[in-house]
Amino acid sequence: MAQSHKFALRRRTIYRTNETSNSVAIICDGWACAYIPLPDGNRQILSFLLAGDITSAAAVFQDRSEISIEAVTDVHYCMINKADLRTALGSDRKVFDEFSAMWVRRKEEVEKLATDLGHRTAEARIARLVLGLLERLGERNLVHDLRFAFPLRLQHIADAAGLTVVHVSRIIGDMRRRGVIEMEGRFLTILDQHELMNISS
Amino acid sequence: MAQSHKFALRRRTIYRTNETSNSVAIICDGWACAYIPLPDGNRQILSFLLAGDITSAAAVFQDRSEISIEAVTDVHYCMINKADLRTALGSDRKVFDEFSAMWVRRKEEVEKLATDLGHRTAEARIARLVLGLLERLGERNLVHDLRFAFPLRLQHIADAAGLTVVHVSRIIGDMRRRGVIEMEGRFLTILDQHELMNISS
DNA sequence: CGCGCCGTTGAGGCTCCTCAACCCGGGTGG
DNA sequence: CCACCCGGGTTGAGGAGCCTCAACGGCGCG
Repeated sequence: MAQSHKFALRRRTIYRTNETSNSVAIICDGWACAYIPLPDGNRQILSFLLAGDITSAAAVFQDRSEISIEAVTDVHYCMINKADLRTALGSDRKVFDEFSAMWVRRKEEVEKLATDLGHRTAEARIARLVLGLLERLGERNLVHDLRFAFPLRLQHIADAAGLTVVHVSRIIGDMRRRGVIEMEGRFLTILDQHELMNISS
Repeated sequence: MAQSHKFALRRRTIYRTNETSNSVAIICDGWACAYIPLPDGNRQILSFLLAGDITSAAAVFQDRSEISIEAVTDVHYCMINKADLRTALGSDRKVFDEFSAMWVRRKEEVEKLATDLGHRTAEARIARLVLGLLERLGERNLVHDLRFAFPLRLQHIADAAGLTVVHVSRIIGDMRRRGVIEMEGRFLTILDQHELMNISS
């Protein structure tokens, strides 16, 4: 399958909304995020992409996408030709099954995100974001003693949770002071998982 | 393909979260809604389902789903066997293409919903809900002079927009008094489309 | 040294929620 | 027949949650 490796510095955009492209990116190393830009300059981050994640499953079936992709850390990624991927989906049963499983999972995550944004408090949204990352990083064996690399800036959390940086700062400050989580040196430690799950409501 | 026709009275639930089922429903007549129930008794409505819509595309690939389906009006629907549908997807190129196109569209709608819930005001969310229905009903030729059947109760709007009934009532009251929309007899008329689009920001 | 990025904190205000009361229309049962 | 209830919509008063604006401090880098 035709593919090429690429690299992006942190904060660079990998794909811009409505650009046409005949290939999709798969993250090889680092973190990226997928978001919808808003007319007022804000954005809604829909998901954080980790190693192995495809940037947008929907993009395989269309040549443009509403979604933008930006590097959160420095990122290595890999471009795969969409047409090749589509034919592989048709011919290889295993590829198809994996792809559809991934697609289902991503859809469920967006649906949960919508639910959080519509009905939960700032505190709960942030707690759920952290717990979601804990789970996904755990599957990749990147968590040790409830501690994991956490390159997100407050701005990322704010954009993902539909909040302002100021308010995220207050909430996280609270959580720290209450001994629920700890953040230093771009690492996050969950000190009180039970309480964090309570907060996530 | 094995299928059976069914009927549900309005306000009845057609599928309850995490029930196992080997078939998916397609709406034949009437309106339904797909939602995620919340522990506190609230819910987030993710989409309104019209004639021709499949209740949940993801459900085709799993035997249980996080999502519940409820009839908004009295509804005729049709159960299709999931395994049959999956084999049809593998063997029939046209079925596959239509299915994936539908899936892409539904995913985009949820992503836009998340964006609205995260970053837009109550007024804008409601305006976008109305405009989204205008578009979908328009494709089905169910709109005449910006007027269409509108069976939603305030509670549905509230659950979809992440608001309370009380606040939805105020916002819609405002819109009515300002001559933007009109609602009577379960019909909605858009009186000032330009202003409605402004409001939707 | 200066500047940009990042996080923190305070004061004040708007949006939306909560609680509560009330109205209307359509059953349903005495 | 009326009494009553239930689903649905409206309105008011007060308050919580989150935002805006603003200022400040630390850190890394040209």
